[in-house]
Amino acid sequence: MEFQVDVASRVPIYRQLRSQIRQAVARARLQPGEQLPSVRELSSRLVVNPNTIARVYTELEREGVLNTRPGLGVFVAELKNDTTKKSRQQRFQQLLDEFLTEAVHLGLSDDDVLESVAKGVKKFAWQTQ
Amino acid sequence: MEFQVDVASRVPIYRQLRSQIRQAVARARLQPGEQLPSVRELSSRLVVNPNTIARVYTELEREGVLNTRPGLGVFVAELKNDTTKKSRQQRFQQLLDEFLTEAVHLGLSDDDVLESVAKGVKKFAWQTQ
Amino acid sequence: MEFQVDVASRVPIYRQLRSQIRQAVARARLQPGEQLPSVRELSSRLVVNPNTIARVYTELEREGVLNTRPGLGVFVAELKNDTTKKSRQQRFQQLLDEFLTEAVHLGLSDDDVLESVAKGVKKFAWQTQ
Amino acid sequence: MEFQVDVASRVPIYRQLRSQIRQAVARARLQPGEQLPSVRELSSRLVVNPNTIARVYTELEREGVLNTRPGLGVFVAELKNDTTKKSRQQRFQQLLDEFLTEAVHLGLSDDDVLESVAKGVKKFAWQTQ
DNA sequence: GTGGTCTAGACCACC
DNA sequence: GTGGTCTAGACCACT
Repeated sequence: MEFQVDVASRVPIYRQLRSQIRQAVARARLQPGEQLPSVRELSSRLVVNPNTIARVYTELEREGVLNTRPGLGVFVAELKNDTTKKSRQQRFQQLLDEFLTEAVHLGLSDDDVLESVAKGVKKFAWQTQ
Repeated sequence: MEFQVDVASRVPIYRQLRSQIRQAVARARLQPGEQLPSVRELSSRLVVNPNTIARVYTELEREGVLNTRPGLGVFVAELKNDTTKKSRQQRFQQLLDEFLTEAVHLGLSDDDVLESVAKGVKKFAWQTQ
Repeated sequence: MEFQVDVASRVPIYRQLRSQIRQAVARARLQPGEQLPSVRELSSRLVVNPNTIARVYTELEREGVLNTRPGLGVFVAELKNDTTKKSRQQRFQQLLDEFLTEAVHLGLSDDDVLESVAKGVKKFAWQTQ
Repeated sequence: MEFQVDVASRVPIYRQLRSQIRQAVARARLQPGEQLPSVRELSSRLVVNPNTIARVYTELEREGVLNTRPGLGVFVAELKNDTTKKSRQQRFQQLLDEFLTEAVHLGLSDDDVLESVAKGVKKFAWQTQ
């Protein structure tokens, strides 16, 4: 996996990395069980403070995206959902509203959005239910 | 318009309010030309410092969502886009990727997403092009 | 970099500082990537409230002139233009009209203006296109 | 003379009008001795508070651009410069620096600027010295 | 009445 | 250490 940090961005480095990993998992570029680079390696590769990398891994573990096996390394977890269906639906509705709000402000049409979503959806790895 | 702030949230108050107003405009609940509550009124209604409200209005003005006329009040602006098409498309692609990433992590299926977007799209006020 | 504020001026402090930084960048006295003084340092050096300095940096970031990296500091950004060519031309025409209007009222001749512009232009760092 | 106020603009109405009149004089669309509309007439034509119009005329009189002849009306003054040459040069240098700074940030080239100035200069009414 | 600016000082997030 | 957010309260500019 290639990771990139944009130091010029307003988004904190740890957030950039966190979302890149989340997105790689969602796109199945990182498969469950796959090992991630060590804190030390990624830190030197990206020229980023090791504490920052450690923070990313810790947060993603808390979110259930990664598993740390002490002495072995950090691995992609199986996708799972421990929160209730209701709270997940609420969260999704909120994300959808924010997404559509920005689309309107960017001057897109509803057809643009529907088309882009239909196209984008194919590149992600949806759970078989 | 009803506005709400959750002081317990980790999201800064000014951002909560900003999104609410952006969303109200995108949904046409706030119409171009319509006046918003004064800084002082909203500040006392929400029990939030006037500076914080003023900041929200200032930022939204800079984003082209509101117009403020000192001495008169704050009003909803006409929608317009000064940024280049290319940078808007880039921004939209980024938003779409983040949106779909979270949808995967929330355990939704592609059909869920397509359906929800198709439904959600109808409640927003798309620019006629 | 030397910065100066005139508290007696009717021009708000944050605007004085903002123009000075914009001009330093345009004259290449501040180079892309170069670090600016910290909010606290500049605030104590100029005897101005830290919030006021922070505001200057925040606005210039939004204008694309600076990049701030929380925890690291504030840096000069690469020059870039996100706005459409049309809106930039309109803006320039407006600036030109205002500039020439004032020149007439100051009693200059057209030759004075052309000569001064030709001379002044050399001291600025124009983008190579 | 046609005057226009843009209520959506961030620029205060009295400043918009003031610069329009200054520009009209500089372009010789308003000639010395020519009468301006009365406060009352302009106020009702532009749907602007009479106090605001009165303020514009008062300021322009103080700047030497207009003359009020009580009972008769407001007239365009002869162009004159009471400030010292040195202070006028300083002021012009400052305007020029600001103008060129913005031109750089708008992404223009030095040739663009020189060409536009050469073209723009022809439309203004320079004093014969 | 409206919003805009500035100060003082607190607390948090990031690296 | 860095910047970001928020409060409290003062004073000014605009209509």
